[in-house]
Amino acid sequence: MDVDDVAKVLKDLGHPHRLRIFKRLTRSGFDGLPVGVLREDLDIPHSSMTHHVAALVSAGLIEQVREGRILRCVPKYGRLWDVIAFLQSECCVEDRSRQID
Amino acid sequence: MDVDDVAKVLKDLGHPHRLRIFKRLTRSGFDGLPVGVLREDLDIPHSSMTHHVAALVSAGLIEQVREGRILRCVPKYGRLWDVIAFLQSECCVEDRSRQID
DNA sequence: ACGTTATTACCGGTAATTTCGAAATATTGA
DNA sequence: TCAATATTTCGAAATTACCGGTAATAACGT
Repeated sequence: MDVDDVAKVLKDLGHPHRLRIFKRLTRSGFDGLPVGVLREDLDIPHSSMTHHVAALVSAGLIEQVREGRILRCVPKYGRLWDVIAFLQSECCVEDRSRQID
Repeated sequence: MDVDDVAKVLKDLGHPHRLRIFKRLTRSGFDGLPVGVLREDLDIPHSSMTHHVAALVSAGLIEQVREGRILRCVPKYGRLWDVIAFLQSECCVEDRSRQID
């Protein structure tokens, strides 16, 4: 991941609704949850929800799988791990001799 | 840090210029760098730079200390660590029995 | 006081985001 | 095919973000 990719993920995750959606999804497990459940849990109107979910999809943080008439949102843990790895390796002191503990 | 705090930090860091600024600062060490150096390194116009620096300050990611006529930007590593800690603890599977590896 | 350097404040224009009701689409079960 | 359910698209307003030129401020050296 390069700087621009990471910036995009951070931006898309950097919204209270979207962070809550992603948190709820990740905690729920590897199967994810339907849009409707998220919507009800977090009390976000239908159309707003769609936009936020779409943003998370475009950031690669979740994917959607259709099952009949419900669309399940599945969290992509690896995407977050990649971002965290970037931050840990690129946003720390370069000169380790001066690193605190 | 609660969800809203984290969302704000992510949002403010989620811009190519600002992520590059923060990366440059953190890598440079605990003393940080003057605005002018960042500006020249990253080739961002004066006034735009001010906006981005202000955003990072408001997110608590950096602080500025005046030294004569130059203003040094100092990265606040702890702020990023807090965000990473939040993501690692709140955006992972709750049921560890199903955690992969 | 004056010129120089470093940085910010102000401003206006443009673009993007957020919001959400209402209508539309897709899918299923009967 | 019809009604019910799940989700998205459309549309439109309000808000916020972004950008960068120019003017203002702050601090220094002489």
